[in-house]
Amino acid sequence: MLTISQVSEQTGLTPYTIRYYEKIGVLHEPKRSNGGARVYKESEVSYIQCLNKLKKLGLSLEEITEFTREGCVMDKIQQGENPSNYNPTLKKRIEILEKHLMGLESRRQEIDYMISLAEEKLTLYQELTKEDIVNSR
Amino acid sequence: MLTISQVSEQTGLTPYTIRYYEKIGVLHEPKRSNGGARVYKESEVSYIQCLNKLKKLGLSLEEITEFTREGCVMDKIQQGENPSNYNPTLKKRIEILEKHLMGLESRRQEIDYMISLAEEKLTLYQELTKEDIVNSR
DNA sequence: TTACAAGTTAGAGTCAACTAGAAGTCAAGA
DNA sequence: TCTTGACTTCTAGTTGACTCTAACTTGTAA
Repeated sequence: MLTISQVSEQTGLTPYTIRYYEKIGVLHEPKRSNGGARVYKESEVSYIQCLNKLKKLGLSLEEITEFTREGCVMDKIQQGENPSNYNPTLKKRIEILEKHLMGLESRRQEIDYMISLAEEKLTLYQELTKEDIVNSR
Repeated sequence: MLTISQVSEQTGLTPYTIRYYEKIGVLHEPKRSNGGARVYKESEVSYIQCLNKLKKLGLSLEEITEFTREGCVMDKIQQGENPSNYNPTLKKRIEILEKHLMGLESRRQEIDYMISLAEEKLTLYQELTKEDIVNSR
């Protein structure tokens, strides 16, 4: 069991940010100690680390909330709850997930494009410096 | 030669945004008509479209400015100016470019990771619905 | 020449995502 | 018991990236 500052250390988020995420619903409310302090499970840390990755991919906190909510259902299923409880919404959830996947794939394509642009520039620069060395002799 | 609203139409940015980008230095100042209105070259449109792509990759406007500044030197070189004019700063520029390339590549890796996560979830969901169909009979 | 659309600048407002401060609570050790 | 440090809530401020308004100018068509 971890305090907010331990979670902060392990995830790189400040306690301010962690509380803020909780307030806006990105993180669900953790249990409290007798004194009212937030008490986190280890799993919360990896959850936040996953969240950080999504953030780095340029997803907004709203998108992340939507995306990670997919996980809640999965958690419950893995904990042995009956999958048919979620049947009515499954189709919609799959659609959302597919949309996200498509989004991610187009992002990857764009990154590939940018990498090729950058590599091209780099090659040109490097050729340039070689020429320069020759010219400056 | 294009007006700001034509550029706006072609790029999907509002005139407000275009002027804002100019103000903060993401776009350099275009020529003006006699009346003082901004006049854009066709090339400016593709420049902005490239900029939009970088934005979608999650780069901040500051990062984009840094990144696209690499292009200015290249433009000059391609226009036939003497590369040795840029010699003293070339090494630094290459370093910046390499840093960007590394950044882009790590972004790609993370996207790949997220895609694999999403695909895994999707597979699980799809297996789940199949089961559900069987169970619900 | 007048009306109107489309441009101009300066500056204020908005929204997301934090970030910090104030004032108070709680538990543990001197 | 008192102090200290880490927490609490509430609220206000900041930053990045727009977005809009007000007041004005310019170009063109009737």
